[in-house]
Amino acid sequence: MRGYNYRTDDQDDAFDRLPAWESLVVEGVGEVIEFWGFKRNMGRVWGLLYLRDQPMSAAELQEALDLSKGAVSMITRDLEQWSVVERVRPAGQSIWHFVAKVDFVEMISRVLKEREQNLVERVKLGLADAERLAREAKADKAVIERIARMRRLADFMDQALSVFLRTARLDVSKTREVLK
Amino acid sequence: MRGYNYRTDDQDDAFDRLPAWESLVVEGVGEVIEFWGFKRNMGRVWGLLYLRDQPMSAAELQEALDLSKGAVSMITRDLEQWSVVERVRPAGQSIWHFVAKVDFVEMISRVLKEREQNLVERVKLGLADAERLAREAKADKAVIERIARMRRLADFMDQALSVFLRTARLDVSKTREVLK
DNA sequence: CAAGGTGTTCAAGACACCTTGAACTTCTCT
DNA sequence: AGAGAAGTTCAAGGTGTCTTGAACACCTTG
Repeated sequence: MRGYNYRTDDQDDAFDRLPAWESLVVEGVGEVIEFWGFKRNMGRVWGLLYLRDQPMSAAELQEALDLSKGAVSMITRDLEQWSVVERVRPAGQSIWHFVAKVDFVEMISRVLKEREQNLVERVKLGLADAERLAREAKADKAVIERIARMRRLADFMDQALSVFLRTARLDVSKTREVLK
Repeated sequence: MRGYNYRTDDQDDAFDRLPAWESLVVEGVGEVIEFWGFKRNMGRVWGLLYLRDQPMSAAELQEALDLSKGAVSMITRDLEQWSVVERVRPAGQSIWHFVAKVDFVEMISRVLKEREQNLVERVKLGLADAERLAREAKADKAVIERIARMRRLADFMDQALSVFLRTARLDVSKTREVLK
C-alpha cells in the first residue's frame, strides 16, 4: 500500500516521542485506515485520541505524532467532518482540544458505501448506454447479451457490499460497543 | 480515485478507435477494477477481451486501447498470473493471442482477502505487543482495556470481509454464470 | 542459422496525492 | 482596540505508483 512519511528528521520520529505501546496502536490504526482508502494520518490521530481518551490540543498532536501545523489542522478538520472526532474546549481553556468519538466503523461504512454507489451508478448508466448503442448499431446478439450480463454483475457488486456493510455494523453493535 | 492516462496525443484516444459501446464497457470495467485496487488498464484489457469474446493479439490490444508495447506485455502478464486471461495460439498462428476467462470475481476475492489478511494479521500482532507492553509498563487499566477492544475490532473486520467475499461468490455462482 | 518480427525488461518520466511551512486570518484576553 | 497566540490556507515540494520507449532477449520461419 502507499505510505507517506515525510518529516523523518533522522531518528526524531514518533517512536521516540510516544511510549512503545502507543506507537504500535497509532501505527496500526494508521495502516487500517489507509487500507480503507483514507489518509494514514487520519488514523494515527484518531488512534492516539482514542487510546489516550482525553482531549488533546493541536500542538500536542503535532508534537506526539510528528506532524506539521498545517497537517494537524487539515486532518482534524477531516475527522471532524466525518464526525469521528469532536472539538471541545475544556473549562477555562481558550485552546481547542480534540476527543475521539467512537462511531468509527460508521465512518468507514458511510464512505465506502458512498464511493461505491457513485461508481456503480455511473458504470451502470454507462453499460445501459452501451447496450442501447450496441442494439442501434445492430451489433452481434451475443455481444449485447454479454453487456447485459455485466450489468447484472454490477448489481451483485452493489448487493455484496451492502451485505458487507450491514454485517460490519451488526457485528460491532452486537457486542454492545466494541470501542468505548 | 487515482487515474493515470498518458498517451493522450490530442483526440487520438481510445474513444476514436473503438465503437462507442465498446469504449463505454471498457472504461467502465477499468473504473471498477481501479476501485478494487488494481490497475485501471488491467480492467480495460480484460473488458475488451470479454466483450469481443475472441482472441486478440498484443498488437491489437495496443492499438485498440492506446497502450504502449511494454504496458500490454506487463498487463497481460498480470492478468495471466491472476488467471483471468489466457494466452492461446490460434491454429496456424505464430503470434500469441489473449482470451478472457470468467473467474473475475474470484480474482477480486482472492486478492482482497490476501491483502486484508496480511494487514489484519500484522495489526493484530502489533496490538498484542502493545497490550503486553502496556501491562509491563503498568499503564492505566482503562488503556489496556481499550487496546483489547481494538483487537476485537480487528477480528470483526476480518469476519465482515469474509462474509462479504462469501456473499459475492455465492451471488455470482447462484445465478449460474453471470458472465460467459 | 540468419533475419525479422514478437515479447520482455527497466530506467527515466509523468501523474496524482500527500505534506510542508510560511503567509494569512481569526480568536482571545487585557 | 491591539498584541499575540491559535488556527487555516495554499503554492511548492516530496513520495509512491504507473507508463513509456528503447534496448534486449526470444521465437519462428524460410
